[in-house]
Amino acid sequence: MQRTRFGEMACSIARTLDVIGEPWSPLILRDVWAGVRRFDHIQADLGISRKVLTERLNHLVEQGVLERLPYDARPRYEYHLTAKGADLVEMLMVMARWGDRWLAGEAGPPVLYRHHACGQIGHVDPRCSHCGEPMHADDVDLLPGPGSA
Amino acid sequence: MQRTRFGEMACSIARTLDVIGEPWSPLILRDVWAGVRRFDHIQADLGISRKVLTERLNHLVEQGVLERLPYDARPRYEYHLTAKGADLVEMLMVMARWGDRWLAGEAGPPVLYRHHACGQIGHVDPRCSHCGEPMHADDVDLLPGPGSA
DNA sequence: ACTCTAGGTTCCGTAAGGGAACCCCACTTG
DNA sequence: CAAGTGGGGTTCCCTTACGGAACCTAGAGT
Repeated sequence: MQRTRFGEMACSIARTLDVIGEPWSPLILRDVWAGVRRFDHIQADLGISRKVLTERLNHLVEQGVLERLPYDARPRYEYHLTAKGADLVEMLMVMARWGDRWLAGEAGPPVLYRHHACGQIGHVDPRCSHCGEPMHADDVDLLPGPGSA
Repeated sequence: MQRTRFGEMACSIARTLDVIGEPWSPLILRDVWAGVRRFDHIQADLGISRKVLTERLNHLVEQGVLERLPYDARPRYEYHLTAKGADLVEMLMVMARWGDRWLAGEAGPPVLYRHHACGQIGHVDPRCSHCGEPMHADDVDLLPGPGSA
């Protein structure tokens, strides 16, 4: 037996899960995005086991989502988002938005997002790349694409 | 010991992961969204173990993301997205978009999304709810919100 | 009465996560 | 110059959770 790999499926959601779908990985990305970049800091912030953190960081670096950069003459390293990793942040923002809407309760959202362009507090709003109108569950049809084999 | 629960963290991403972050859950939601709604069909489509599928479906129903509806006089059931669950589809679309961009390779995307409003093939594009301009990793500052206790 | 089917449940063996201890290296301090 | 410190891991053991296959059950059809 071994845990099922999703990467072979002809599905971009499954393939994405193969990169960032393991437990803790999205929270590690959130930390790096938020500026918590060092092994011990991430470990303390999340309360994750050091063993699993090592595995996850290695996997994310292998997948090109994070890069490991020295920050000192001594062997000290920080993890940073690559372009590929920064592009995942929109997924994190959508997840955060959903949690804010459906799970935050009385207390309200734990984190607010201030948008540079307008300077206001806002949240992420998914729109069609073609016409700019909203793009939610019922607004699309799914069709087989070129890679559907 | 037990697997760490994320729900207690003051983080909407962690809380969202507590609902849909277990292995297979996003793929189950994808199936239901795409019209694969019955136990045996989901099981066959994903190749997931029946035991784990049972656990995941129960959890998603408990969390109010799916509902279990009879479709026959016999004890036969289908799973459908609730409003709370349909709202998760935008997360799936963002994940699919990332996989299409970074993982699809030569073959191209396995699935295309046709937007009802404009009738064109498009993809999801995250924008600021306030000003409508793009909202990516570097376009926001994170600030503590009311629920940040 | 027998079979079929959807929708699970049970059981067992293996793999992955949690926790704590340990290790290595490059300084720093006494 | 020996001892300490702190970042960044690795190793070990134990428990939980997954995968796979077999089994169970209610209702319908024949």
